[in-house]
This record gives sequence, C-alpha cells and structure tokens, in this order.
Amino acid sequence: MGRKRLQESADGRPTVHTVAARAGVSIASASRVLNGVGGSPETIRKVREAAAEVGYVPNAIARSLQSQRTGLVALAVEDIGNPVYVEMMRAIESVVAASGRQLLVHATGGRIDNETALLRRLAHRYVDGMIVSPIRVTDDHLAALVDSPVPVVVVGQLAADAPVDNVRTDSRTGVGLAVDHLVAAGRRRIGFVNGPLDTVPGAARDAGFRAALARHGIALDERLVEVGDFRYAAGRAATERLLARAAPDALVCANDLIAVGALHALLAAGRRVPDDVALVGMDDTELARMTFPQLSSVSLGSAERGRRAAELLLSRIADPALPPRREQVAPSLAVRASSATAPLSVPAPAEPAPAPRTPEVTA
Amino acid sequence: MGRKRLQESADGRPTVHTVAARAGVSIASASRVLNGVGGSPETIRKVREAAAEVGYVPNAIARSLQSQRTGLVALAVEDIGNPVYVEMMRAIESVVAASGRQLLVHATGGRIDNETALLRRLAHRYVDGMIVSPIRVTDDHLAALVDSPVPVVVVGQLAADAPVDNVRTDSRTGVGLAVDHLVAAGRRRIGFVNGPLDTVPGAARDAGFRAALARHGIALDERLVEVGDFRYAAGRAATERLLARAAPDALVCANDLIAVGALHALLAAGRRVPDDVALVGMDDTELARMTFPQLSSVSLGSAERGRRAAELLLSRIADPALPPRREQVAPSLAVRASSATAPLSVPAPAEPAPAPRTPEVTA
DNA sequence: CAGACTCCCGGAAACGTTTACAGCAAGCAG
DNA sequence: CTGCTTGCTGTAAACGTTTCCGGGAGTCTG
Repeated sequence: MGRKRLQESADGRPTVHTVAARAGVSIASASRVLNGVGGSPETIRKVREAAAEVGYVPNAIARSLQSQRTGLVALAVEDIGNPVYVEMMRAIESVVAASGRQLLVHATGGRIDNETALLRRLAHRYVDGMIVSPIRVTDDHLAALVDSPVPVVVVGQLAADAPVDNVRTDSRTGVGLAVDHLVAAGRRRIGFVNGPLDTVPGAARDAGFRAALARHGIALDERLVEVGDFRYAAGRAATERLLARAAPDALVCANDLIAVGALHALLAAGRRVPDDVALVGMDDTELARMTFPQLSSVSLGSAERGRRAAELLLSRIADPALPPRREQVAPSLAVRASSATAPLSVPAPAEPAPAPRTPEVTA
Repeated sequence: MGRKRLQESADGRPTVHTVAARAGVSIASASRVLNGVGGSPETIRKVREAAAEVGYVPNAIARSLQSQRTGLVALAVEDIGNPVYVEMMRAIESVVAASGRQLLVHATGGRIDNETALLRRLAHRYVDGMIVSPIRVTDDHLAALVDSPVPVVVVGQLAADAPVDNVRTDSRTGVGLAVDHLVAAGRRRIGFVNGPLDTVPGAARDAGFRAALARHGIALDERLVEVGDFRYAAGRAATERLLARAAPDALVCANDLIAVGALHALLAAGRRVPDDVALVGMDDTELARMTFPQLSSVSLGSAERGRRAAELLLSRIADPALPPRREQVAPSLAVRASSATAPLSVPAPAEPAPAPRTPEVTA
C-alpha cells in the first residue's frame, strides 16, 4: 500500500505509473498502449485492464507540456449577448472543429484590461491560438497582440502596419449602402444612432455616415445623430432622446441590437415603420429576421469573417513563419420590410437564411 | 551562441533557463524573482533586465503541471445563441472573475457526443472545474459527469441519486404559473409550443402543461400542442402549423426564442396580441423586453442559477471532499403587455431590469 | 545454422516550471 | 572570538506525460 501511493498523483488520482505498475510493465509500454501505438497483444490487454480498473484518465496538461500543443483555440469577443458574435462564433467553430480542435469563447465585457489580461494569460500557452475581435485598440493592446507567444488573428480594423493577421470589413462603406438606399427611397431627414465614438467600429460608422450624406449633398443636422453603446437598451434610450428633439423620416443604426431598440422606441412613440420612419440596422444578424416588421440591415459578413479568421489562424498554427496577412470582406445590404418603399403587409415567410448567405444587394 | 540555444524552448522562445543564464544566476533564483518572492536587490535587477531583454513570458502549461491548477473555469451550454445562457454566463462570469479565475465558454450545439467529448478533454485538467447545462442526459453522459477528474456542477434536472452538484429549477411549476395566469384572465383555448420531448426541459414542460390544464379542469385539445426545437425559426414554424389547424386564445411557449417566433407568426397571420391571442414565454430573458408588445415570461431564475452554480463550483474546488449538494431556484412569472388583460397602449418605458431582478409575481 | 531483420520492451531524458533542501556568507549577541 | 540567526543562493527533485535509444527475443533468409 505504501509504495502504491508513490505512483499516484498528488490528489490521489492514478497516473500512468499507477497503470504501469498494476499491469506489470514499464511506463513507456503503458504510455504506448494508451496511445494506441505498438505493444504486444498481451501487453495491450494487461494495460487496458489495469487502466480500466483504476479509472485512469490522462492528464492533458502534462501531455501538452510534452507535445507543445493543447488542441484548444480561443475566441475573445466583447459581448457575447450580441448576436453578431454568435454568428461569427458558429462559423469559427465549424472550421476549428473540422481541424479536430475545440473552441473556447471568452467575453471580455469590453474592458480593455480584461482583454489584455486574457492575452497575457490564455495566450501563455493554454491555447494553440486565438481570434480576438477588439472594439477598442490601444497601443498597449497592440503590443500584447504583436508579441503574443501563440498565433493571434484579429477580426476588425487595425493600423495598416500592424504585423498581425487581420480580417476586416469596411463598415464605412457599409453605412454608405444604407444611406444610399434610404436616399433612393426618397428619405431626406436621415438620423443615425451610433455606439461609442471612441471605439473602432463607432468611429468608422460615424465617418461613413457623414461621408455618405455629403456625397448626396445633404447637410447633416446634428440633432439627428445620437450615441449610446452597442446594446438594445442604449439604442432605445438614444432613439427616445433623438425623437424628443427631431423628426427623422429614416434611421440608420450602428448595429441590429440598437436597431431593435430604435424600433421599439419608434413604435412606442406611435411612429409607423416604415411608413413614417424607415429603419436600417447593421450586421444583418438573425435578430433582424426576428422583429416585426423585419429589419433591413447592412451585412458585414460576420460569418464569412469568422470563417476566414479561423482559416488564417489554422494556417498560421501550421506554419508560424508565414508573413502577416490581411483579408477583407465586402459589406452588402439586405432590404426588408422596415425600409421597404411600399410597406409589405406580411413579411416574407422565409426560412432562416442558409449558412453562406447570398447578399441581397451588393455594393 | 551554441550553448544558448540549449536554453531555449523547442520553438525558440526564451525559458526561465534563458533568463537565468543571461542574468548569470540559477534558474531557482530567476524563478523566485519572476514570481516576486525573495531575491536580493541586485539579483532582482539582473533578472528583471534579462527577462525584459529576451522578452520572457512564462509557459502557463508548465506552471500548471507543477501547481496542479490553471485558473480557468469552463461553462458548457448547448446553444450560445439562446439569451438564457447569455444571462447565466454573465452571472457565472462575475462570480468566477471575483475569485481571480477566467471563464471560458463552450457551445456544444446539443450534440451529446460533443458534450461528452468536452468532458473527456477539457475536464482532463485543462480547467479547474466546469459548469455544464445539458439538455439531454444519457447514462453515458452521467457516468462521464460523475467520474470527471475535475469538479463539475450541473445546471438542470438530474436523477435524484446522481452524486453531482446540481442547481435546478422547477419548470413544471413554471409552466403552471403561466397557465394559471392565462386561465385567470379568462382564456380557455390555451395552446403550447414546446421544444423536443426527448430533452429534459422539453419533457418537464410538457408534463407541467398537461398537469396545469388538468388542475383547472380543462380538457387538453392535442391540436393545440406543437413541438419544434428551442430556437426562433422552429418556434415560428410550429406556431404556423398550429394556427393552420386550431384557434387558440392563448399560447404558452417553452422559451422566449420560441415565443418570439410565435409572436411573429401570430402578427403575420393577422392576430392581435394580446387581444386575440395572449402570449407567454419562458426564461424571462432580455429578449422578452425587446419585443413589441413586450413579452410576458416565466422566469426560471437563470442568472440566479448561474450565480449559485458558480458558488457551488468554487467551494468544491476549494474542498473536493464536500458531499454532493443540490439547490433549487423557484420560478416566477413576469406579466407584460403580451398577456395583459387590458392591453397596454404603450409598453412601460422601463429601463432594463437591474441585475438581481425582483419577480413581478411569485408562485 | 549464422546473420540480418523485426518487433517489443524498459531505462532515461525531455517538456518548463516551482520548491524543498542544504550550503554559505554576513550580521549580531554573548 | 564563537555560535546562532538571517537571508540568499544553487542543486536537484518533482509535476505526468511522450519519446529516443539500446538491448533482447524471435523470425526469416541464404
């Protein structure tokens, strides 16, 4: 009894030593059998039996130390309550799973320290690689990304010279698509409900909105612009503030959550959508098809970006020496009832879109 | 040069040996300084300098092998697109973060093999513990849970004698609350849109619905019962099927996603909510406050269950010898416009509920 | 029947940390 | 001046695996 104790791990669980001793073979043989490489029939039987008897389960940490890989990949996003990240995650997951790895998700809650802390912890070898989609990027942050000890792919805008794999979209142009569509439908008092301007997407969308109006020769009325954060409640509150001081005939929202909040505020204020106010969201998440009326939305290809990011990551894991790469996904606009020129009485009874959605209208 | 190479890790990254050699001290001293315990001022300076020069970052895997802990906790849920899990996750995250650990989420997609695989991989020591919320539980599954090498807490119904920490709610009673409310409001042709009957929550809700009707002496019309899965599209499709063959004056839905699908189907079919058909969802997620009209919903205390599960897990990590514990969270009903007796013209302009939401009506 | 070849086995090193232990120098009380 | 304490240091073991390598037994070929 006393000597058996020496073969157990600190917490009393069996190790490969336990199994080997019980089977009367060396740990090398035990390990080989357990990994299904080599071993005589007799040895295999003995080891299997011993393992089953003691309930052996290998310690993945120890294995990883030896093999230099964990088979895990992480995705860090700001807010897992945002369906755009859910779509991205699903796309990533399917690529990652196909490579025999497992995907883990971490919600940073937008706290930048949290995100850097994640990089400085997880990245220190608990995962084989990670995909991050930061909404704010500081120098500190960038530095952490650049000298991460594991491969990192960034989804989102990044400084042009940052030596980091990066898949992006052009949300500036995306906002432009929405504005073009609304102007073509005869709307002129177009409002904009945005997220924080100190975030990368917030800034890009603001710039896109202003540029688009200018392109159409429409003077921007600042009372038609409101800012909250990227979630539902803020979108609703921001829209209420906006409605209290101005009368838009259309509203562009920086994402679908904000748009749903805006829809709610509009309906509660007795405005008809799209008759009185046309509404366009952004990200084209499944949420856009869950509202009544269904929401027009600018697709930024989140699933596609996720898929590409995952592929970049896997190829970099396979060959860390690759030069930094950058990919771009074009935005497109899906027009639905919330901005239809002739309001539909009944939304199309469409099934949810198939996986690689084809853009309804492309830039 | 040649000998320095021997101190680097396989992929060329610096190790504690690299730092020690460069600083001219032993690895023990280097490690001590790096961990902030001991060291003379001179040694500290030299080690810090050397570490900075070579860009040393500790290998967390190696550290974990030694310390027998990773500081990571995992949450495995079926569908991360379901807001009920988002709420649960947020609650868990805050408890876990307060203990200095990091939370990782894995979406199993309901594939049971996926979930067991997760247990058999992650649980093999990559994380210090995990919380799982399975919707199907097989014997295999249960076995994997029971002899998991790391602490596990299950959120959801489990066999009474399963020796696993468990926090549950009573969704049978929960469905009863919804039915009671609708009956009290004078509804009699109450329909039910459920998820798969071979899942634990699906079965419980079905039983609860039938029991509640029986309690009120209402004969169940099977044409008023439909089944899909637990997501939006299926909920909408199921409701369309139901409406095609029967005329309910109220609808109970097995979760909020289904309820939103049902709301959409009802509006598309020209039914007014709540005037023609009253609607009650379940889980009381933020989604229920994002629809128009706002959705009545049975709260199953997801945030509370998450919080408690996290606490159970942390205490078990601290003391693995604890006996298995079981906690229960009571359901409650939040009545909103979708089932209000006198339909509200304007939904309450309520801010999103504060974190520990107080139930509007309790059993 | 000798030699080459195959297969299986066990010892030991390695992965990159932390830490128990012992040695050693310096400081101080007696 | 001696002996004890204090504070640092380096050596080496440990965490639980996988894997390289050399040796031994068996099989096949010539």
